[in-house]
Amino acid sequence: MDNLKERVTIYQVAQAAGVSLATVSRVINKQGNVTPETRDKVERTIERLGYKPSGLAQALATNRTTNIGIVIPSANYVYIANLLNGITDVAKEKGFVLTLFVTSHNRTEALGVIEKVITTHVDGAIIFDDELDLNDIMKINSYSVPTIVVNNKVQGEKVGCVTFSYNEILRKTIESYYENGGKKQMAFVHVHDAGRLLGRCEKTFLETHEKLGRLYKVINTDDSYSHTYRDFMEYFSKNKSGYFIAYRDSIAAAIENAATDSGLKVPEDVEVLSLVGTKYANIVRPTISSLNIDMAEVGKRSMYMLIDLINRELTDKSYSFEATFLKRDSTNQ
Amino acid sequence: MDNLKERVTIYQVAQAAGVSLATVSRVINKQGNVTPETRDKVERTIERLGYKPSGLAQALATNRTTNIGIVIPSANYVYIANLLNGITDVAKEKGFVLTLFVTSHNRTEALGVIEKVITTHVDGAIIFDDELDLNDIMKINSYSVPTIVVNNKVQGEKVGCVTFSYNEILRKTIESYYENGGKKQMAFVHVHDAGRLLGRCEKTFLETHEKLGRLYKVINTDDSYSHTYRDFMEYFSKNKSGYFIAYRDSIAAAIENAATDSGLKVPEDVEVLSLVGTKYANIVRPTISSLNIDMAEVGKRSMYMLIDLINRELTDKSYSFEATFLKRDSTNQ
DNA sequence: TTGTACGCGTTATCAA
DNA sequence: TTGATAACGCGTACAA
Repeated sequence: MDNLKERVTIYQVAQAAGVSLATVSRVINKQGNVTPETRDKVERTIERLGYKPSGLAQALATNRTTNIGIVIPSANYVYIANLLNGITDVAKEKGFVLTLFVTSHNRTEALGVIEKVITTHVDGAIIFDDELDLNDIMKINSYSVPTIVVNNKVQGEKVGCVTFSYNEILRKTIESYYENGGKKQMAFVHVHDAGRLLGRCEKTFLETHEKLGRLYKVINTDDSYSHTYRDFMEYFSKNKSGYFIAYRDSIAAAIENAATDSGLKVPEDVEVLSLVGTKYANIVRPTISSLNIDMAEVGKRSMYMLIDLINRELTDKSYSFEATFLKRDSTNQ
Repeated sequence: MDNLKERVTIYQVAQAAGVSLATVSRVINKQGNVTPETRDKVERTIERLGYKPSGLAQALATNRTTNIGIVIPSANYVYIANLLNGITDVAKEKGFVLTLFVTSHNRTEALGVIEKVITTHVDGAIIFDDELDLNDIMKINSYSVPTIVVNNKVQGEKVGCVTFSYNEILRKTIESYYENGGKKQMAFVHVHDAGRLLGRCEKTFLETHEKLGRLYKVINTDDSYSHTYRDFMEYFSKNKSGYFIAYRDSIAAAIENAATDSGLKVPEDVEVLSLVGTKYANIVRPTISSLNIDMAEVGKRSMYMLIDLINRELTDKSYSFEATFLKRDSTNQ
C-alpha cells in the first residue's frame, strides 16, 4: 500500500553489505576495529538504503536517550520562552533533544506529568514549575533521573538547583526609595496563583515595609493585561498617585497605561516597577524600570549543570542568579 | 552505590506478584482477560514496587512512541511561543508528548535536524521552519513520518499543511488606503532572512503597488528592536512622514517609537502597520494596527490534523487561515 | 484466564 | 578484524 520506505534496519544493511550486524554497529558508532574497506562498503550501503539507526533501540540497549525532559508551566510568558531558548541553545550544542512536559495550574495533572517524565526515560530533567513541591521532585529523582530544579532550593544526590533572587535588590530598591525622599505610597500588585517567585517578592516587600515602619498597600488583580488595565482604570478614578510593583511587564504596562489614560503622569504621579523585566519593558512608553534576570542565561546554566550532573561531574549543586535593577522612565530613581 | 531505585522491570513485578509478565502487561494496558483478583494483586505490587513501564521498550515493541516532533526556528518570537502553546494544549489533551527540534538560520544544521527527527522515532511531526524546503520535508516523509507543515503549501501521502495568508487582507488594506484618500507614501520594511511569510507579503505589497501605479519604498533593516529604532531615528531625521508596514510588533514599535521620539505624530505624520500582530500590539502606545492570526489556533489545528493523519483519518490535507485586520491607533483607517 | 516464546532494533561481550 | 549471541524491557500471537 505505502510506497514509502519501510524502516530499514541494521540487519538489512548488514545483509546487503555482506557483513554481520555487529560490524555495521561498529561503523555507526565510529568505533575502531574496522578495516577501511569494510567501513567504506558499509557506509555506502547505509547511504544507498537510506538507513537511519533507531534511536529507540539504541536507547534501550545503551540506557541513554540523549533526551532531556523540560517541565514548564503552560503560561505563555516571554520569560519562559527565554528560558527555553537558553536551554535549547545548549541542548543543541551538546547533542541533546528536548522533550516538553507542560503543566497546567493543577496539581493532579502536574503529578501525571511526573509519571510521564519517568516513563519517557529521559537522561535528565529541568523542572521549572511552581505546582510541584519538593516531594514530587524527590519522587522523580528517586527514579534515578538527574534533575535541575529552577526557582526552588533543592539538593539531593542527583538534584541540583538554579535559583534567582529578587529579594536583595528589591529590598534595596525600596529602602533607597524612601531614603532618597520618595513620597508615594508603595503598593504591591498581588496576582493570584502566580507562584513562588512572586510570593517571595511579596514577602520581602512586606517585611521591608514593616521594618521601616512605612505604610503600604497590596492590590489584587488578575494575571492579564486587559483585566489589570480595567482594574486600574477604576483604581485611578479614585487614587491619583502611587508606586506600583508588578509581577511582569504586561502587568506593569497595564498599570502605566491606565495611569496615562487617566490623565496621570508617569513617573511624576505614578511610578511603576516590573519585577520580571523582559525586552518589552523597553518598548512601551514610558519605558518601564524593572528588575532583571537574563532567563536565557538561567536556561543555559541549568542545562550545563544538568549535563554535568548526568556525567557525575557536578561539584556545586546550587547556583543563584541575582537580579539587577534597570532604571528606565517609569520611576524617578 | 546509589540508594536510588534501580529501574523496576515488568519481569520483577511479575515475579513479585506471582504471575507471568504477560499478565502484568495486560494489566498495564488495561486489556480484558484478567480476573479482578489477579488485576488487584498485580496493581498492588506495581504500586508497592513503584513500577513505571519503560516508554522506550513499549515504543520499540509497538512501534508507537506517542511522541510528536516539533521543528521550529530558534528565534524567540512571541508568535512562535503562541504556536507552541496551541500545540501543547492539544498534545496534552490527546496524550502526546512533544519533542522539540530547534533549527538555526542555517541550512546544513536544519538538515541535521531532519536526521534527528527520523532517528527519534516520533509518531508524527509538525514543521514550522523556513529553512527547510519541500525536498527536505518529503525526505522526512519518505521515512513514513506523518507530517504537518505550517506556512508552506505541501501535500503528499502523509503530509498535510496549515497555511496562513496575509495576502488578501494586505492587498485590500493597501487598496482601501489609497481609495480612501491616503496620501502618505507606503514603505515596506524589509528584514533580511525573515522567511517565506514576509517574502510573500513583500511580493503582495509590490504587486499591489505596481497594479495601482503607486510609488512605494522598500526599507531595509535588521530584525531587532534596537537596530530598527536606531535606523529609523536616522530615517526620521530626514523624512517626516510615511506609512510603514513592518514584520512584527517589535519592529513596528521601534518605528513608532522612533517617530514619536523624533517629534512626529502617529498616526498623523507616520502610520505603522504590523504584519504579525500579537498582544503586544495592544500594549504599546499608540496601539499598533496589525494583521492578525491566532497562532495558538494554528497550533491546535495543526495538531488535530496531525493526529488524524496518524490515524489515517485526515480527509482534507490542507487548511488555511486568513489574517484579519485589526485597526488600532497607529493608522488612520 | 493465564503463560510461553518470539520479535522490536540496537549495543556489547566474547569467541573465532 | 569480524561474527554469533545475549541482553535491553516490553507487546502479543499462540498455546495451554
